[in-house]
Amino acid sequence: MAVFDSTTNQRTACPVTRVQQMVAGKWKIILLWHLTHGTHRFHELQQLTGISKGTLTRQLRELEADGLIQRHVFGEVPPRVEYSLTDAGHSFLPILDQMAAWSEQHFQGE
Amino acid sequence: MAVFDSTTNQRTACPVTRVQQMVAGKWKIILLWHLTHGTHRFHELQQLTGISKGTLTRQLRELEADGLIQRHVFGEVPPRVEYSLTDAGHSFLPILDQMAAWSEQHFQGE
DNA sequence: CCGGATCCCAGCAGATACTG
DNA sequence: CAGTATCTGCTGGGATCCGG
Repeated sequence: MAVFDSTTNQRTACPVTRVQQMVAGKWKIILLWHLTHGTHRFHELQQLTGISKGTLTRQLRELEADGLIQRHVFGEVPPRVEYSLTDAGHSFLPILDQMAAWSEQHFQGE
Repeated sequence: MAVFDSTTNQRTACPVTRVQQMVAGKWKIILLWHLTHGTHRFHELQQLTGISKGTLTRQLRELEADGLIQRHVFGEVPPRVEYSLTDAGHSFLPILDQMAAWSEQHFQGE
């Protein structure tokens, strides 16, 4: 893959690719979107999206690993875990906005 | 925008989802990126990206179906097919730019 | 030789049951 | 409540063949 970057190359498609991969999960973007409205608990996100627990956990962990969201664990019973955007996550929002705007224009009339 | 549909797990959280789906393919974004530099032939895109033929065909067809690129077939031998961005495709570029910019910031220091 | 169709397999998402 | 473990099915990318 990596577009040949031998000697001559234009800066390759790469930076964008990273983002693509970060956001590649089926639910990543929706989760980010929901978190723009503020902190959410695990169960809330599950309700909002309808994702199964296993998948939700996986997606959240990946977003966390990519540094887009934070996971606050309140180490008590009953368990309570809240998810929120990191600074990096917030800095990503304009992209979501732009995507939303583009989408509405592109799909207007459907 | 209907946020969720309680009965089924169908959520249409936002227009962003549409974009996510449009761009979900592993190579979609890279292909768009390459096409920003101008029209390209099938084989050129293959060289640039290293994608296998089958996959390349599929991704290009999907982009075409989504109205982002155009496919010009020169019905002769040897075969010649050129791909270029549509207007919609061009209107999508700012998003790519923003993603690239964000990416470089986010990953700086690696 | 160029572009595409077909088949095959990895990887990811969904469902369910279990744990602290 | 918020996970983890596991099994299964499907999507979709890669390698291989096909038509001109």
